[in-house]
Amino acid sequence: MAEQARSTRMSTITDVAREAGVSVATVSRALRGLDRVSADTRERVLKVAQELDYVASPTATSLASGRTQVVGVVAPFLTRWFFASIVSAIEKSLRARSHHVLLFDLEDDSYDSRLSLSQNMLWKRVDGVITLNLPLDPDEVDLLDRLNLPVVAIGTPIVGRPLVAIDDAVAMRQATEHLIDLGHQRIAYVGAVPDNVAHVLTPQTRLESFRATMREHGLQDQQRWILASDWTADSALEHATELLSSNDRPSAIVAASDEMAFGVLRAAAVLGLSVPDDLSVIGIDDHSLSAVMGLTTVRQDVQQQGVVAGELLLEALLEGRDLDESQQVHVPTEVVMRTSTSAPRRS
Amino acid sequence: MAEQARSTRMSTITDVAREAGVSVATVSRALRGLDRVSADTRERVLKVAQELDYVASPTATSLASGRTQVVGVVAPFLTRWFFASIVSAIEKSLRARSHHVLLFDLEDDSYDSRLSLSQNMLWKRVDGVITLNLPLDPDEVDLLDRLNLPVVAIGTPIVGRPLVAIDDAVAMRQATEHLIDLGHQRIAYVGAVPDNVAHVLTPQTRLESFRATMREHGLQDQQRWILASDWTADSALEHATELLSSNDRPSAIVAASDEMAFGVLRAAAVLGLSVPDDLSVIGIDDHSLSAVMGLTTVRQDVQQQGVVAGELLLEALLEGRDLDESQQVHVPTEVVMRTSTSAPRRS
DNA sequence: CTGAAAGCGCTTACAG
DNA sequence: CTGAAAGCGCTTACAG
Repeated sequence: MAEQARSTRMSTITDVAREAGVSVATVSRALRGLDRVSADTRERVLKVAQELDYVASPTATSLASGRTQVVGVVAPFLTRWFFASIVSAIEKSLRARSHHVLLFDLEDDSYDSRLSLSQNMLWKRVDGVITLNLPLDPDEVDLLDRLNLPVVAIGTPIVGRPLVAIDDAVAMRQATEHLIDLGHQRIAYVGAVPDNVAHVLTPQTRLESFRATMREHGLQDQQRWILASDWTADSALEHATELLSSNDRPSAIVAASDEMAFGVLRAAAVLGLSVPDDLSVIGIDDHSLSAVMGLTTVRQDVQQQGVVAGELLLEALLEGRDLDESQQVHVPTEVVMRTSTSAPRRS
Repeated sequence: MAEQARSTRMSTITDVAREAGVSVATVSRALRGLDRVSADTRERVLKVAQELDYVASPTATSLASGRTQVVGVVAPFLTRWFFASIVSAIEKSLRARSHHVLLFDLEDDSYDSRLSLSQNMLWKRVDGVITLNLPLDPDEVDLLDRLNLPVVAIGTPIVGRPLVAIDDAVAMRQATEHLIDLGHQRIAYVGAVPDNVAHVLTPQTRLESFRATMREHGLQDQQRWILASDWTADSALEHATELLSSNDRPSAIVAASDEMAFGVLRAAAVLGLSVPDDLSVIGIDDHSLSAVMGLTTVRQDVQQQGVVAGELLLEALLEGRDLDESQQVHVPTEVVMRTSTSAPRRS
């Protein structure tokens, strides 16, 4: 019997009920471990369910219960280290609690733009959503409100929602002070973004923190040493090459991300500058390639951020806990010194 | 009325039917663009649906129609370049055809192992699945058969299923011959994996192709120059450092992946060897950081692989086309020469 | 061209 | 502790 069910089609709750000699309601209760079922009955139902290879249809369960056990994870793009790492952490942490990840990569084919969150992406399809460094426009916030979905933001804040992130100002202060403590005074910066992405907070916050830290230490940041970059290694390479080719070079560069730091490292290598003798370089992230590159950096624990965000959302989903802006989790960062920084050469 | 519906709850097909003065069956047909609906009726229904902000409940649609519009994408891990890139490509290509990606990252917390595909991950939850470089054990293939799901494999083949991949043997031949054509004879290799992962084909195929190519050109591959690596940059760095520290050095190294090539590049830099003067290095992939690193490599078009796999699956889902082992799509590869390779120094 | 009704496979009060 | 029945919100023959 079990064999036959197995070979023809997957069985339904009705099959289990018939085979166990009880009603479908009882099967439902027994399988979900609800209270009012006798030990005897439960055992029999479980045994039959196993024999029949029964797994409840998630789609039927969703329709009846109103919950999908699916969480939407929305990213502005996926191919950068931070995003892939955090999606991985979220997926594992949710699956450990029987939830699944429906993935949305909003990166558009047309350069420099992204798709909008839309109702038919989310409506009745997910129980909640986690956003990754995603500044939402008012319409999107509105949509989330109307859909009445629990949301947890990672990285970039969303009004009225919990946030899990590192403290960008602190991280940049750590990077900058690492250089200053080493004795550097001539420090350049890579990672100033164009005005049209001013709505993304992280770049702004890091740059401001760099400037504030320099000021506090009585150092001047020269505008000409604040390099633009779209936060890719390529653009950092380009701009750093220009800066480092000039006669008046900084003794150190802080890059607002490790990927940009890779570009700086490469610029130095191509120009024949020795790191850290001629130039110290520090980044922020602890990218998976940073150890290999010997890059000193400010490490952020991406995995932890994913796990914390997942737990917050699950608390809302499973225990009905309210989510609001008051819940701000800042994950600590720390300097990891490798071989790309040292005291400046006496000149 | 529309306003009220909007502010209180999302509307259902019944709301639209009532408001438009037709039956739910007619709404269903009109909205899905089916034949037998008068232009008048259709127009009215569409208008009302829009006013009410109606979006069909995917979960109800799934239960009634038997299709979820969701595709499972299963990866052994996510945080490496290839996987993140291809997931991104798949997500976009599927979403363009109204399908969504349910993501499974099988990487386990316990090092070196992965989770099994299980019935409750897939059963009634997805219409089909795409596997990424995932060697399946017999039980998993069996499960896929019982579930009767269309499957497309990327990278690593699965018995009885279509495959989208590059030709590993050709790619490695291209890499090796690039070096040979440049005049190299003393060529080392990084990327031999331990025996316990012998079921993953790519590493085996690439190594065999390296050896065959060397042989064909009358060159000997010394066993001592075949370096082990778990395919991370770290382990390549470690083994390359050892090799390059010896007196008897190769003039070139081919790495079976760009990430490993990064480790080799770093080893050379740390040891003060100049690339390409003292050592030529070539990889396979064209990783997003390869251009910045100046790495010569054999490019594979990951995006295209994702798109092709998505289309194959959609043909099966939407047009009922059968999928089987006979469908093998090999995406072409090509050498991209940058600054990490050159003719060997005359010695 | 349109509607009434059954059905998809569950969950959830409500009785008992 | 257990069952009968309604309901979740759609789709799909079947009539007309």
